[in-house]
Amino acid sequence: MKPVTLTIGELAARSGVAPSALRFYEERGLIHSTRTSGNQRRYERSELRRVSFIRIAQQVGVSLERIRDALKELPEGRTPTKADWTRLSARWRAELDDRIALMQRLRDTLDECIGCGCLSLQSCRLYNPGDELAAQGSGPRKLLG
Amino acid sequence: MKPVTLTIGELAARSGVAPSALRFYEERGLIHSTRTSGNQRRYERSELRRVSFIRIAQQVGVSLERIRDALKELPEGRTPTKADWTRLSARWRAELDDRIALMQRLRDTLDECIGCGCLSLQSCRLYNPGDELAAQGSGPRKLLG
DNA sequence: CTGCAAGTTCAAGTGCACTTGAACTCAAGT
DNA sequence: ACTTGAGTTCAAGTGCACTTGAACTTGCAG
Repeated sequence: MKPVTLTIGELAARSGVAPSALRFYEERGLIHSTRTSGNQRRYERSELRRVSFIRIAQQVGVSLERIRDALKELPEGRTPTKADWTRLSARWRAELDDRIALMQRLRDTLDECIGCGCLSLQSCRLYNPGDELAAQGSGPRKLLG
Repeated sequence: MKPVTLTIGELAARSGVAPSALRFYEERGLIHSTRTSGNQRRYERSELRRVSFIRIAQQVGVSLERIRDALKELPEGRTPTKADWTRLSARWRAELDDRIALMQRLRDTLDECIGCGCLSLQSCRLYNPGDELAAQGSGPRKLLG
């Protein structure tokens, strides 16, 4: 009779995330586990959904720190309900909407800017101060193939 | 009588990119300069447009290596014409279109997936093998504020 | 001509998100 | 009981995109 909890290897296999990454997420407080008498991690099935959420958010370009902050809003004691997740996803949906709108603006402005010669950053709409796509910190951003 | 070329400080001021970053870009072959008799860098005004392009591409999530590859297609000897830039931007526009489409798909699928409980990565549309948003390498992705 | 901001090189450091390696223990099948 | 794959910790390493610091030189204004 199989137990309901998952080993780190099982969680890794099901989520497509390496065990080392899962330990890293746990260290950073993004996911949680209990331990067996022999000190091995055991994950609730609900952690799988957390991991999924983390990967989705990362694909959208959110840092682990911000993901952790978002996940903190899920209930600590009990397994999150569908309602908990829906509430959380609503906020990410809004963020996605914003990001999509920004990228559309970027796209619609690109030809125009290059064509008109304003691509000098000073007066370009792409570099509007209000534009939240502005660079923020260093590091690689490998989001496109 | 001011010369037409820019010092690194001037290019930095006009582009909003730190001098250290400009040296870094040059080292990586993304931009080019000539030197004065005293070994200081002087930039053509057209380099400003290159820097702008680099920043725009970065905001979209493209790595410096891929940006460099794209910029290699600009003419080496002469200052790029508007046509050169338009041709280049057309490709990025296509890439932006793809990325926007993917994010829209992500958005439209998010509620559904979380609602239906499929957010277990296995069968989820968000993790379709054909989905090019799939993670590709490590590193931070700070694209949202 | 002198002073000093702005330029130069080179090596090393930073932050993020992990990965890898060493040395070890645990759990399950034969 | 023994082997073997999977798990454990901890320290160190990796890749990207830069930044910082030290030690030095240039170029312009007064």
